[in-house]
Amino acid sequence: MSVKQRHILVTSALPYANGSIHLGHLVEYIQTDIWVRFQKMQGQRCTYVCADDAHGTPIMLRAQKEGISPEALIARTDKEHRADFAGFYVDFDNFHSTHSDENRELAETIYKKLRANGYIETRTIEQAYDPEKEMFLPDRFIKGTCPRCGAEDQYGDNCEVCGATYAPTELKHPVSAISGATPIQKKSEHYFFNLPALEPMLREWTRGKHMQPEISNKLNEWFESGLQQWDISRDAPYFGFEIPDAPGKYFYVWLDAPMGYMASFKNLCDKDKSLNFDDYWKADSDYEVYHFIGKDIAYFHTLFWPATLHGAGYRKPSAVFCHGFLTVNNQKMSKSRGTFITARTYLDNLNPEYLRYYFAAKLGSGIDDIDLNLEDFTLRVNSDLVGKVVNIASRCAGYINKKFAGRLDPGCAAPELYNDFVTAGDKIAALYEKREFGHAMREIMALADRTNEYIDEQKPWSLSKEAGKESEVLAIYSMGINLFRLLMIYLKPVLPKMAEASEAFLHIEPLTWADSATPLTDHTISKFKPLMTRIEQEKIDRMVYASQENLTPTHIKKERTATMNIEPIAEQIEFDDFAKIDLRIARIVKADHVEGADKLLQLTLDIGEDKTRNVFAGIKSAYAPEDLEGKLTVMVANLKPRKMRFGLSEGMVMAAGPGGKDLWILEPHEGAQPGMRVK
RNA sequence: GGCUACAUAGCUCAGCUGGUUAGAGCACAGCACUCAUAAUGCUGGGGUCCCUAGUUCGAAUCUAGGUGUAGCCA
Repeated sequence: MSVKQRHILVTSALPYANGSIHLGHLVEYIQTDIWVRFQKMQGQRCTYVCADDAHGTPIMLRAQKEGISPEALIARTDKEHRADFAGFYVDFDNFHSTHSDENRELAETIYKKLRANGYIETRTIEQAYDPEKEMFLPDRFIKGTCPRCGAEDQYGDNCEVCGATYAPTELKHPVSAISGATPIQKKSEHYFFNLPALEPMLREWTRGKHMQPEISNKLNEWFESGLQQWDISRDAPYFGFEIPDAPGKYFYVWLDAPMGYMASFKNLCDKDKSLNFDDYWKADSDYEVYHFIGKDIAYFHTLFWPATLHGAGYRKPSAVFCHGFLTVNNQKMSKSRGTFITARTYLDNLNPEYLRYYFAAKLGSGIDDIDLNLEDFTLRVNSDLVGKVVNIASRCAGYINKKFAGRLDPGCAAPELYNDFVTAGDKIAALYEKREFGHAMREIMALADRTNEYIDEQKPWSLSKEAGKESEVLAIYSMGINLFRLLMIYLKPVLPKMAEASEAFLHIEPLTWADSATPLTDHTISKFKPLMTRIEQEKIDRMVYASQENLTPTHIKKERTATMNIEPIAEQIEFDDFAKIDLRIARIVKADHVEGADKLLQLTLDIGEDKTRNVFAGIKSAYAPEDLEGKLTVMVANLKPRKMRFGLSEGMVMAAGPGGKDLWILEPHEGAQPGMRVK
């Protein structure tokens, strides 16, 4: 097979240490893990490293909010991330952190090399500054009114309503999202990486075979609009590494994040002496380095990162492989629909190999988004894996165990069929190598179909009724077992756990790709136990339900301890009086603060009409807007619209409680739809 | 707004550089089988290849415009 052993270093993008792993992240880790497992089965020296991306403003602020140190926050996340990855059998050779000694050393070394090579410049720039919090504000932390369309509460870099992009200084009525203070402009010296100086090298490199053509096209566009200097410094307070000889200045998180790949590898090299850091990273290395990433961060990995490496005298990646995003049921993952599913919630309900197989079945080498259609997921996994593949082992094992004590036939009943499968294995291997996993899965399932057809043609159950045909029947079922074994070799990168269970069933050593060459003969297998069970719809429902529950408002509501004096019941009314009030189920599409109002929130409600309703509700003291968005409530839909200082209020939402923090809006049970009348 | 992608059967997707009646799996219908986790095998129905205009002897495939979806704009 392989003439010479390849040396391959593979990475997945570093997950940000600010949140949990969800199904969207897992597309990448599963894709990478499958590729790495395949390479290892081929006998290549393949090393897979990753790390938590632990720096930056969001982490600093989140830690402050929780009243813990950033170090404590990232330690907690590290533990959680490791457990989630292990749960999905994502088998890193090393998982480290960008907040590590190795990374600090690398960041400083690389920076100094860049500086020595003349790629670092300084310039004073003016930026938004929060005078209350005493810190510079990243664009995402400034909110205000869009200068183009006038939409309120938009981020400092672009408007989600009209799509305009602008500088935070252009924003009307800007406020700091952290303190609410009005930002001022303040000057500060920044450090820049002179990217344009490396343009010729980058143009050349990006034209090569180092990335998918779609990404290459995209880069062309960036070249045409002109490369700019990259701002790599941030002022204190900032959670990161201080820049050498620049007190109070820190490396921007995106500078040291990709270095985390190297740092994690370095950390591994220190533990495993058979790996040598320089062999992989020296400028003229002939070892291979691959980065698997999402298409959203292509920019950083195909321009800044190779430029950084080149400028500092290291090798550039052999290739950067981008993948698309995950949608669930053809829509963006949504908390209100219960399709924002975390790794943990999935693991609480379903077998991780279902998802590994489904992703594999849908992944190709391109950058198209992939869709997790929950119905298709159930049908496909059940039909392919249980109905076709596992079924082969299941239908063959009984007879062999019962009549021959598990002893397989000494020969191979259909050698040409066996050879066809081995030949198909070469094609499948080539598809794995090219990351055409979906295509590979189709090939494998076609082989599973042929195996079932073969057994069906031979009709061993009929033969077994004739006396003296026992060895013939054994030969057929043994053939089935052997074809099943080949299928498991081909599926092993995707289904490591089921492969392990199959190895135990077949009573063999861990399978490698080369094992396909020779069939198992005259060998005793173990008793068959179900290798995988079907996905039950109920489990899917439970997972979706649990994902919705995650949305429960974060603010804790006090339990009432004593019975309180309730407000007296009002005077009796006739049914007609009640019927006059048109109450409707409403979806809170959007909830925003109202500038200048201390009690009001502005709600955008969908009650199934062509247009949404605008309603001002005096619930600011009890609810944060982000806790309301997506939820259902009840509104009075025929209340006469009322002009308020902030605009027209077209109805009211219903809430109970004395006021202040003790205020609760009504929410219908699961299943109610916007527009339904309450009666 | 600019740019880059994508749009094929009810669902999920193949269709290489334009070449006969457009394919697969699942789902659906009928039949067969009963070794197997109600699994499997055979047969069948099902498509304005997003829309419009063009290039061509010939377009799902190429070009332009439009619509929809996603992402990027440091």
